[in-house]
Amino acid sequence: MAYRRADIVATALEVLDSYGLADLSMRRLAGELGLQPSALYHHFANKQTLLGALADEILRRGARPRPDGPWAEQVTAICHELRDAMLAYRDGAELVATVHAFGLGVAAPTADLTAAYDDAGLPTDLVPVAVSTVLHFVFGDAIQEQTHLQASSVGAIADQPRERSDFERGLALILDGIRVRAGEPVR
Amino acid sequence: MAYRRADIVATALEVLDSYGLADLSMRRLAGELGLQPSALYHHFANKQTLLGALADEILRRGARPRPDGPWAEQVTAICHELRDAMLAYRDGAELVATVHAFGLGVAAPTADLTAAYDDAGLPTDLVPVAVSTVLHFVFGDAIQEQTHLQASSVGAIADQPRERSDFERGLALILDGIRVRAGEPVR
DNA sequence: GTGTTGTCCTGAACAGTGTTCAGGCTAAGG
DNA sequence: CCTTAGCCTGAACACTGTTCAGGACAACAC
Repeated sequence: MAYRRADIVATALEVLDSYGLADLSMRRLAGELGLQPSALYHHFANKQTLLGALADEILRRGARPRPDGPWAEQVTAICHELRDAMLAYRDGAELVATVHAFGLGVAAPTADLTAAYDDAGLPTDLVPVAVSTVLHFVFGDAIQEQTHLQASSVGAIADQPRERSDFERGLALILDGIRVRAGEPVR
Repeated sequence: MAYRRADIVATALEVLDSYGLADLSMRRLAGELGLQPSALYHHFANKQTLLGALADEILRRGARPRPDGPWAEQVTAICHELRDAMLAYRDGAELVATVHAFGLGVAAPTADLTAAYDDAGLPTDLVPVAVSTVLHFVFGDAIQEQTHLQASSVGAIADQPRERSDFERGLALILDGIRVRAGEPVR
C-alpha cells in the first residue's frame, strides 16, 4: 500500500509536468496508472489531499544540504531552495503556494525559517512576521516568474522580460528590513 | 448593453459574497439574474474575463481619497486601501490576486505604487522590485488573513489567532528595507 | 407601415469534472 | 480450507464551462 501510494505520487508528478495543474484530473491520472478513477480514493481521501502529498514531494526532491552561517545566509539558502524546488515542475509554484495556503502540507519552509530566525536571536515577536513576509515574497515571486515563463513559452505575450535578479534584490530588500528592526547594523 | 453588463457584475458580487468563489458558477449567476447561462457569454467572452471585471469592481468600490505626503505614507495608504478593498468581500483577496497573476485586470495598484516610488525619486531600477515586493506581501497577507477568518468562522480550526498588527509590521519591515536601499536614513 | 439591423436571449447539447458506492478479485495468515 | 484485508471495477450522481442555431424584440431607415 505504501508503495502504491508513492507510485501514484510519482506518476502524478509526471502528469503535472507534462500537462499542467489544470489538466491533472483524477481521470487522467488514473488512466496513466491503468486504473479506474475511483481506485485513487483508496489511497487519498480526496484530490486536495493528493495535491498536498504532491507539493510535499516536490519540496522533498528539491531538498539540498544547508550551509551553516549567519542567519541571513541561512534564510537566503532556504528561500533559494524553496524557489528552485517549485520552479523545477510545471505549475509547481502555484501548487505549493495553494497547498500552503490551505494548510494541507508544506510545513517545512515555515519550520526551517522559524528555526533560523530563532537561532539568530531575533526578537521572538518579530519572528512570525519575518517568516510570513519572506514566504509571501518567495511564493508571489515564483508564481509570477512561472506564469511569465509559461506564457512566453506559448508565445503569448512579450512584456518586459523580468530581470532574472529581481528575486535576489527583493529578498535582499526584505532582509535589510529585518536587520533594521532587529537592531543590527545595515551595510 | 453597458447597463446590463454592470448589472451582471453587481449580481455576481452578491453571489460571491453569499456563496464564495468556488460556488460562483455561471449557472448560479445566470439563475440569480433570471437568465440562461449562455446569455452571460453575450457580455463576457468567458468566465475569466467576468472575474477580471469583478476584481476591478471590488477595487473601484474600495477606492478612497489619497493623502499626499512622503512616499512611505502614500505607499502605506495604497496598501491599506488595496487590502481593505479585498477583505470587504468573501474570497476577495484570492479573486483579486488570481486576476492580477493572470494579467486580466487589477492594473491600478501597480500603476499607483510605481507613481508613488517615481515621485519619491527612488532609483528607477529599484522601482519595479519595490512594487513587486510590496504587492506580493499585500496579496499573500490578505489571502492568509481571509483564509483564517473564514476557517474560524466555520469553526474549523483554532490555531494562533494571528495578530491584527502583523500586516502593519510586515509592511513597515519592507518599507525599512526600501529606505536602506534608497540610501535614506532609517529611524 | 414595412423592412432591416443588431442586440439580447433561449434551449439543447458536448465534453468534461470530483466523488460515492455496492460488489468482486486476489493474496496472506490462521 | 477459510477468512480477513487491501485493492480495485463499473456505474452512477450532480455538477462544471462553453458552443451554437435560432427566436424575440427594439430602433432606425425608407
